[in-house]
Amino acid sequence: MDFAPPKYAQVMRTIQDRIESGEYAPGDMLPSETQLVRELGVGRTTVVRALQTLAMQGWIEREHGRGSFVKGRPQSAADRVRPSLTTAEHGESPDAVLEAGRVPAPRHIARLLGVAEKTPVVVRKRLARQADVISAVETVWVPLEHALGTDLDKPEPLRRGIRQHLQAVKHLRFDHITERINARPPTEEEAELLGSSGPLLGVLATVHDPAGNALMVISLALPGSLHELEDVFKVS
Amino acid sequence: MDFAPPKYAQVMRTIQDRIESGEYAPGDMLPSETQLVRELGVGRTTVVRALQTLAMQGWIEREHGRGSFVKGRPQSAADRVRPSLTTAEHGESPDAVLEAGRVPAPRHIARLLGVAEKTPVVVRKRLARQADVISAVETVWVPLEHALGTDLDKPEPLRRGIRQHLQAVKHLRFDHITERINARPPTEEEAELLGSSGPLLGVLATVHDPAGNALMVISLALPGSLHELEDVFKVS
DNA sequence: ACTCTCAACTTATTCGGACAAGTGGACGAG
DNA sequence: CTCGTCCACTTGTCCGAATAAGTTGAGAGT
Repeated sequence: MDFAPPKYAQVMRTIQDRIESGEYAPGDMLPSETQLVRELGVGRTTVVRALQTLAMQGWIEREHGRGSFVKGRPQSAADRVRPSLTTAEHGESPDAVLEAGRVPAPRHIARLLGVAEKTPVVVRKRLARQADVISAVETVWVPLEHALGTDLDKPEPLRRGIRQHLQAVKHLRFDHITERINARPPTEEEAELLGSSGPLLGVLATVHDPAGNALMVISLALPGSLHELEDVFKVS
Repeated sequence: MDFAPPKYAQVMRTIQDRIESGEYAPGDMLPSETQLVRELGVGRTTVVRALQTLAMQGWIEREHGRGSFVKGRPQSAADRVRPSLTTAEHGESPDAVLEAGRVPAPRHIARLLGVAEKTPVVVRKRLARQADVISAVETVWVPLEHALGTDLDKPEPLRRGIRQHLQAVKHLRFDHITERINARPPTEEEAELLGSSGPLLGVLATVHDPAGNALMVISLALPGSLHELEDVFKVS
């Protein structure tokens, strides 16, 4: 029952490990395909496949007639902090949950969920803390069809987090998230909860399943003085 | 002198075109590899390479033993509006430039540029407009070593934009941008220029060349009431 | 009706061979 | 010294063959 990865994947792993260990430094030229064939004992097509995939992923750069050159561990969008995903995945502490139950969907939430305004939906509101300082107000809205049978409308904390809970109870899978960010003043309620009336980073995110349906909307109020979102992107 | 793309790229193009035209709809099963070999008159390895690449790019999903299935045009991080890159690429209108010259680098800018505080740098400040409404204050900071010989420190508008100007005059290439976003109140100057004192989306971006050096820092003041940044990301 | 087997179909991987095309350096001729 | 040619090296593309492995449906047997 031994699982051996495909050879091309092993070649990729070998090269990635050498890049990360510093054996191959950014700017260095890799051994040629012919050398790798001999060293690793595989066919040339296998080596080429590994190298092409590494190039597509951004680890290396291949130049026709010259060789393959190390770029380094690629910058990845996945490296960016995604506040809405963090909210969905974070386990809840015993005193975090402020509100859990059914409410009529406000217009902007209904639109994102693809339901009619005032349709009953489940809402779950909680406070996030960092070092005992209240750092954010997080609100999650879930259509009834997805919330029925779960504990989302109950005030008991979900220790494993909302995403895991939905996966375990209803086999719901997250595929992609559409996130919108703006700057706004806090509502009166938010200012009271946060103990501050300075500008907020407002995050409104829609979580979609693989078929594109909206599973939930996550709304975050992040005090501008406590939060900064960082992103790195390539320019072609 | 006719340029024919490689066959695997032509196969990719054919399939992408059929997906975008709706001939292959999301969820549909593609013709099998063997059928594509016959239809397109190429070798199986060529078809496989095209399909594998489309799968890696997110256009299709391949299931062992079952077939290849259409997902659709992939959501791409490149689809997200990048305000700092837009600033660098946008041509300047005749009355946009507010300030152009040399100043000592403030501490937070010096740090991002990797120079000592108060080192002379070139600053270029301008107003962005949408439908004749002032929509943003944009400030660009460039180390002298990169600005010398350019027109960045002159008030005449750069019609082709800053990025193209630096590429043409100094052969500087953009590789990646680190972008930080927060929410803050405007400075007095910003409030006056923008005609509003509501919360701002503050964007601070560092543009890097392929070797990782900082080419410039772009600072944007975007009124929260006029701007919303949207992003779509995959969740695994 | 249900279950199991097999055949036809599908993708996954690997290999080797061949030709095309680009790079860089060495060597020889002018 | 300069320039052109050639050679050794490099990656780029394409093909066919083979084996492995997964899926599905039809047919036969219980």
